[in-house]
Amino acid sequence: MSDETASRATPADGLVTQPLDDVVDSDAFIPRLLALLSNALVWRESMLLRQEFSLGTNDWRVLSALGVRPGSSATDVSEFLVMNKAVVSKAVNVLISRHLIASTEGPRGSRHLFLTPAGADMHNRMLPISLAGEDILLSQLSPEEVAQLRVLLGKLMDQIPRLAGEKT
Amino acid sequence: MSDETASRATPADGLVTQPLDDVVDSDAFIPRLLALLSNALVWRESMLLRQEFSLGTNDWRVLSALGVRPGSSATDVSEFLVMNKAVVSKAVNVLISRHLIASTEGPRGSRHLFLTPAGADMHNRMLPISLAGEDILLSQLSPEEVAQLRVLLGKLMDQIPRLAGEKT
DNA sequence: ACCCAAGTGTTTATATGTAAACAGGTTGGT
DNA sequence: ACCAACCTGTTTACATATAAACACTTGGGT
Repeated sequence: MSDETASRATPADGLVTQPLDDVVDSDAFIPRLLALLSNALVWRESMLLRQEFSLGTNDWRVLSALGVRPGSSATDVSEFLVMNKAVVSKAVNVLISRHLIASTEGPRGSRHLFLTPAGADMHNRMLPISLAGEDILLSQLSPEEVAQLRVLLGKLMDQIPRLAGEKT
Repeated sequence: MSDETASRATPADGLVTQPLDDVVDSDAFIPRLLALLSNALVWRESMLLRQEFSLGTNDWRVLSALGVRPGSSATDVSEFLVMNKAVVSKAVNVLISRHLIASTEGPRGSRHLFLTPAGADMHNRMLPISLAGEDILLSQLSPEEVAQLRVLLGKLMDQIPRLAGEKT
């Protein structure tokens, strides 16, 4: 930026040329592993769902949530999936416009959402794609290791409120 | 949508009111756990970094990458962090404008990026925030369990190429 | 009966992520 | 010496995420 007379030698103007001790970008840093794993799974699912069904991952998630909990409202789905209300709203409209879900009147201005038969079919076709992602991921683990992993991740999940709350 | 004469009774027009069998939204589905954990960590870090230093997570990641690998080019950082080139480019410009990093000329039109002393200071102040996130997450695990978790996640990491490639 | 408070889903504005097009510089072959 | 292919980092256009503001409905208190 300022004075760059030197060809490409190590700068003498006080820049830090020695590596700092930093575990954050190593494979020993668990948040990094979690992020990379999650990103890879989402990327794969997003690609396959779009090219197979022209649906996004959010559409699929809402569809699956309504498979598990028929009659949920948009707010219910939003809380259940830990997903933004606006995203759910958009996904619901996409799914309704494709006649994959339909609604009946609910308590106070809300709507009960249900899969249509076509939506249930779609659900059954999309589900294997998600399950295959998990299968690939776990393919090098023994059943015992998978069980261990579930227990360990469960313990991590218990700490999420503390991550959000941030005291201690 | 069509005929909604019923008050709020279960619709008779063929909607699916029985829950489908679907593990995808349960805590037994590991991709879901990974996504929720990763999201919670990113959310926390993003919030803290912004309110403490007015920097985004991408800025911090690039800064930390240059702490570990001084003299990297933007492309190096992009590959190292598995981060989009455009995002790195933007982060680099932010960091340069704040005088947290500086550059020298590199091979073919590229630039070697280094932390400035101010950047190194910033790095040392930001690092504990990231490390604390991992500490919170792992706080209920014994050292042995943490070691187990690292091994298991490492085995999952090995499958990422297969997730991207997608040929069983 | 009225009005306020709370809850619904939608819209908006803003920020961020992604991928492709891009301009410039460098290399290497003929 | 030239031209084509490549690699750098940037810009662009588009898609998605997030949070606040919004209009609408309902329920409860007075």
